[in-house]
Amino acid sequence: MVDGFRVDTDMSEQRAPARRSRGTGRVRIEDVARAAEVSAQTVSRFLRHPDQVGPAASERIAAAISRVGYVPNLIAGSLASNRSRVVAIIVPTLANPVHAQPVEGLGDALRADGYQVLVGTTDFSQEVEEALVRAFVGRRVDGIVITGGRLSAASRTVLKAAAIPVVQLWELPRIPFDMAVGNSNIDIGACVARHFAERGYRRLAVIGHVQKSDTRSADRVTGFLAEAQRHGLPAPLVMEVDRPMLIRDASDLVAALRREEVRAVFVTSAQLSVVLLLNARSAGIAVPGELAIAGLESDLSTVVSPTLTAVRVPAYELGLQAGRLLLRRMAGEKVAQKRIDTGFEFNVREST
Amino acid sequence: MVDGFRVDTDMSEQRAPARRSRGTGRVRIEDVARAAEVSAQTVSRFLRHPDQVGPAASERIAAAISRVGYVPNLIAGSLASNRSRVVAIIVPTLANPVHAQPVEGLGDALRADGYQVLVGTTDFSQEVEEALVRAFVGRRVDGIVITGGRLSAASRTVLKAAAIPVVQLWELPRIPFDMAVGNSNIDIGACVARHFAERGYRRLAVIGHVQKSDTRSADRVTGFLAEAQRHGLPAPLVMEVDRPMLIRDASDLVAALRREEVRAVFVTSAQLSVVLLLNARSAGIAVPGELAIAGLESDLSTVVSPTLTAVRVPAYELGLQAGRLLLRRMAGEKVAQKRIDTGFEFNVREST
DNA sequence: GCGCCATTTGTTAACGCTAACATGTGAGCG
DNA sequence: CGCTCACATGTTAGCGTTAACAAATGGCGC
Repeated sequence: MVDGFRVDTDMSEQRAPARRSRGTGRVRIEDVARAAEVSAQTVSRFLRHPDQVGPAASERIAAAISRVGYVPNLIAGSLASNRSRVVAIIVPTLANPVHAQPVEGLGDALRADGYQVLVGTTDFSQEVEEALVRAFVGRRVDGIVITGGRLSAASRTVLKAAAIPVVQLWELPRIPFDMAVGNSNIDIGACVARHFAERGYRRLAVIGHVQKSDTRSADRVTGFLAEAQRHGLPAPLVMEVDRPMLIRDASDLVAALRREEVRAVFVTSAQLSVVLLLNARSAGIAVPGELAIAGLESDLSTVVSPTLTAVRVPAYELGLQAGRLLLRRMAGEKVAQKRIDTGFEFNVREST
Repeated sequence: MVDGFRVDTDMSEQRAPARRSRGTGRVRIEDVARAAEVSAQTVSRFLRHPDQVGPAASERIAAAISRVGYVPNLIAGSLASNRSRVVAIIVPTLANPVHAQPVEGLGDALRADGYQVLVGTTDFSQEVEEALVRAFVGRRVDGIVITGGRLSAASRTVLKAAAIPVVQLWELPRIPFDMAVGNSNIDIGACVARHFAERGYRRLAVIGHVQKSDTRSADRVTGFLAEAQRHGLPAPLVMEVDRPMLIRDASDLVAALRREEVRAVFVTSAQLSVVLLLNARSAGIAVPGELAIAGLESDLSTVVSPTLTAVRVPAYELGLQAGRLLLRRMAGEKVAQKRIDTGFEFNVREST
């Protein structure tokens, strides 16, 4: 054995002065193998399937790895095994926690299995999304999570050819491209409208937050209107805001609500709802006495006074669920339940 | 021409029934080469260095690529070229926009050059950080951005061996591990203290937000205290909060501030400062008449009433700068300026 | 008309790892 | 005591791309 080892060592030293040498100079699996007096394959097995390696070899390999400071080249491993152990997620922006949190959830779901997360932000641009899909497929990600229910034809083609699991986030298309995790924004709107109806408010309003290619707010408005009609209420006032809310916009909105004698308003975005509440109060409007306000949950919902009745969408959990679905599919399992409705919480507080 | 193509096609059909066949069945560069009647290397050149390929060949290759639906395998490319065109960023959490925004900035800085971003979140755990560093180095990322100035010995060793550019974010160590982009939290604290002194407030307080292994808040407190002393003010009251602020905590804080007859307080976290302001007002304390409040910038700074005097730290720009530094180094440039202070804005508003 | 060089294209051999197959070893069993 | 089988380990040949070198072509100056 020792002799064999010697010979190997010598051979390695004869470093043929071949005209080519592209090596990176980094420690390779071969170096560990030599140091542990086993074959490269056994080292590879030790790292991927430790149960298939005997105790004596395992010990020597572990020692050798730390002795020579080996960090496996996962790029080479990915190429050889045709599995990258990387998943990608595409979100419109990371500045909004509601979109950043699923990324964290996804990472947490996958970390234990050795997967890493590639992120791409689109700023709501369809072209950027297509470019990202191509880039990620080019990197041979094992799975991909895409925010939103709309997928361009080009993206569909590329994803189809790649044959990797895909999870659409936030929306629940009747027939998902592959899988989908989200909640029904129509249900959210309906839930709030029902609450207003039960409280006896009749003159309602809904303020939507229009963001390019994001239909979530629009769906909430739709659900709200449908439910209001079902309860025989007069058609609610519908307003839309298309940019980050400034204090002066809110004043205008408050004035409009007062003019229209609105009794209860549902604001479909977290920040907007707090801003509206603060503005209404400083305009001297009693909440909920004169105007009831419901919105979306944020850190401040329980901090403002009166506390805000709000819908909480489980953003982090969405990412977690998406990760679990991907894991199952990447492990070769079939997934029967292709649409997961994570639901939402409706926290009734003082503002309604 | 057509004949040549035919023959090649036939050859591809003879699929030798070799005992081994690990192919992925996906379109390879070879397939494009055959369809365009050039060598694989020319296709590779067309993709990486288009200027080195003649116009006729370029045209045929472009057509062939879209005809056969080729998506280059970047994993194989990375292995061969020893460049992954991936950079990694490690942040404590993505739920806090202040940490999520640099990720977006980094992505935006690198997108145009074909780089992608791998993210890892540590939840402030040093062990997780080490594991992520190892994993990212294993994936042979071309550069890495790490939040915070402290790097464990293990991480340093691995990063040293990997010989890749590293950017530390938010803090500016005297001697960075490699490069650093951040701002001086001591300066931030000092700036606010100076402002208070100039306004004539004497009895000061500072409320820190302690988060495991995050020294930024502590540095702000340090700078604040030093500057207060320089102006001959009595030693400010120092308080610390170690969890997400709840409304009742804020009430306690407000009571304590009143009891101690504090005239001006600096809150070193964005959310806390808004919460404190709202609480002080509902407790009937005049702001800034009885108590002046300065905090950190958030969406709500200009929304609350009175508007909040706040320090804005340029989170997105930090990521952008980090990306630019990495790009230069990855292009082989030497970077002389290894510490970049992105500074901060101090927005004086009604609350002080 | 000849050599020189820039431009374009082709050929070969890695890059560092793992799948697939091959082989060796010893325990268990009738 | 030979046979089978589970287990441990080794050998071989890629995975799909690009670096390095080689070669063919043609324009240009003299």
